Amino acid sequence: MLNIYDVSKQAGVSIATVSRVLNNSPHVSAKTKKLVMDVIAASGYVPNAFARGLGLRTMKTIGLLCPDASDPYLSSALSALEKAFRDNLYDCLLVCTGRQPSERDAGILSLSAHHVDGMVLMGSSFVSDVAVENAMILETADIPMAILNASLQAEHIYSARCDDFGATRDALLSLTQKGYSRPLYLYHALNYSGQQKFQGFHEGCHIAGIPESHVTTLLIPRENMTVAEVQRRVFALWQEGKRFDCVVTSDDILAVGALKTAGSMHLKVPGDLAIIGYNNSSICQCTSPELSSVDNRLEMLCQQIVNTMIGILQGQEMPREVVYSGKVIERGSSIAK
Amino acid sequence: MLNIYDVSKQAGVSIATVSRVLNNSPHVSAKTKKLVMDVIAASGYVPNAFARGLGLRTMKTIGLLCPDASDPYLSSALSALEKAFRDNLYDCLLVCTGRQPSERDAGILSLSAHHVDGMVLMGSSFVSDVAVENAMILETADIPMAILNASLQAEHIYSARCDDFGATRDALLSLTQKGYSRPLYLYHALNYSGQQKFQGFHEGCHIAGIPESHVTTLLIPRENMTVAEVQRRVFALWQEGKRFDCVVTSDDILAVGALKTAGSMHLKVPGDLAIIGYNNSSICQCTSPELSSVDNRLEMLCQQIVNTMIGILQGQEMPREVVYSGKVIERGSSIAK
DNA sequence: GGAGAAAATGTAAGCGGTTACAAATCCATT
DNA sequence: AATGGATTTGTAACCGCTTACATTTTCTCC
Repeated sequence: MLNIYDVSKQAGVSIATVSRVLNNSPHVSAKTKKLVMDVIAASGYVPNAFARGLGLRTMKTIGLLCPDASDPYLSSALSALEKAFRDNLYDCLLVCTGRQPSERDAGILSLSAHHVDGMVLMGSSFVSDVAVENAMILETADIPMAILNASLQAEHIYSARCDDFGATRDALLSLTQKGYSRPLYLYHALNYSGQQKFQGFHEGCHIAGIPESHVTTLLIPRENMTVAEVQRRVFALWQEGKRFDCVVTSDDILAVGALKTAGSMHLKVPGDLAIIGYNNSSICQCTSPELSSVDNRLEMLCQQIVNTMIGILQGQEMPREVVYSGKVIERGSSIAK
Repeated sequence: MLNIYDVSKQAGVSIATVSRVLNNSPHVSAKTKKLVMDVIAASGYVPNAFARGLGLRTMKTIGLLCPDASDPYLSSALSALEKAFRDNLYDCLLVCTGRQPSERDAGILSLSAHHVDGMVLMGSSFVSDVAVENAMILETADIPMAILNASLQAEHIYSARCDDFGATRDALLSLTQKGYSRPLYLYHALNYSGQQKFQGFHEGCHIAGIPESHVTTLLIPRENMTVAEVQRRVFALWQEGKRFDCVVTSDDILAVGALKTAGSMHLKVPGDLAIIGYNNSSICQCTSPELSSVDNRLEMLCQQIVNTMIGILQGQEMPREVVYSGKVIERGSSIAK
């Protein structure tokens, strides 16, 4: 493998000059620059990234901590983040951690060891309700961090998130405005955004003036969140005598499960039962009727995360937290009664 | 930031000894080892990865070239690959390239510049029919490469793939054995695996003795492969007078589109129309009836890719190409007439 | 206790770049 | 042609680690 000496020798200049050309420093004459670039092109020389990293103390790499890359929602985020970082000439190191705090911490450690310039924590799974305990671990790594879809108070931690509270409230209200009056809320976690959604749902019920007795909620833990299992549990609820005419959920999978249960409950969707999912993922178009869902602006959030991170790395001051509004996307599953 | 000198000073040993402990060389006494490890733990020292990379000429990093991380199939692969590489103490650099050869090549360049130890090309999109032209570019980077789901003849290029030919043939035959006799084949690309599937489909028709006139094929290019668009095109086919009673596809999305078109064509699924998708992705359980699909053993393939790569990096001899059989997973959409 | 081999440790030369600082060159003015 | 400032180039120190080789220590056995 060629190194910078080889190039400098071939070009008849010093290594400093070659280095300057490589980093296009202004202190090189146009003539020399062209000469060196020609030699580089001809020889096929590629600078050694490790040596470069040693000297510059960065390899322009961002760590992406993803609890589950196979999750459709997170994988979209992954794609968006990677693309945006690449546009800014940063490479992305991917670590799929799982959702356990210990796994998350191991991931953070691994990324620190790799000397990334910054880290993105994807998803609020990383921030449980025990925010304080969590923050400490995150703070120890003195690297800028950005969290997608959760918020955390700490010095070098930034975040971009959707107003899940407002979006879930609006989803519920869009149903009550159409005459639905006995909501069921299906949710899978109470991490940061899970809490927001949960509270937003109840806020909506409150605004719509729905009596407590007409409100049902059902937790289906993430590890049980398969279409079949959701069907089973929703149907069980129905058999217990619980009644509902509309469903708001914290995830599209839950909504698909509810939709597929409708038949067993002898309910027509929409009409007897209206359903709204969350995330507006591609499966919304796979069902019949198609699934209404909350678009939580993933693309924008990712773009924002990248902008923030790049800004920080350039030494600019950046807002600690950015919040976008979600949007209810109406499809067949939630049209009027 | 602490460096190895600080640690050596604090421990009262030379930096060589610290380095030996770090790389757990056998040439350190147990006593010294413990002493140094204690100092490291107490000080919170983390070795500089760039310096380490410079000396060792590797940072134990694998490049993952993914045409589209938001694709459910590829994101599952991503997750599986990352996990398996991590288990072998390799970090993964993710590059989402898109499917254009030029994008692919830019990705390869970017990964080369980062000095990864090996690269995985995810998916046969990277290998078009112009195999020779492609191979040349791949060969220039003198880094071990592994290709998922495609095959390519070249010195340092390895591959693990599913027998897509056989799997598609079997899918078709499973339908004809149930009495279906007028197959429609929906496909989205003719890259490496696309060709295999296409030929497998025709092979199946041949074996089943289906006359040419009863066979329909329809290409729906990947960029148009949305449920709505597939519906539109399949229905258009029907209106043109083409008739079919079963559908084999190269991707689950196509199958979902076909399934959702059945209503418009006044066909009952199954019975009037049977459908089998490809990839056995999670959307198969979102539809009613649920979608039969070909499981192409993604987990195994990924595991194999990682094993091969690790083996190569350890200097072992590894098989150039490994092929697994696919499996038709029967669900509601393809039971007997 | 001392010779010799084995084990542990230290010294110093890389690895391949960046960059502060020094030196050389260039150019316009006088 | 000499002067002096600006521009270009070179020299060498450094980034933090690995490792070949040299040196020291430890151990074994007579």
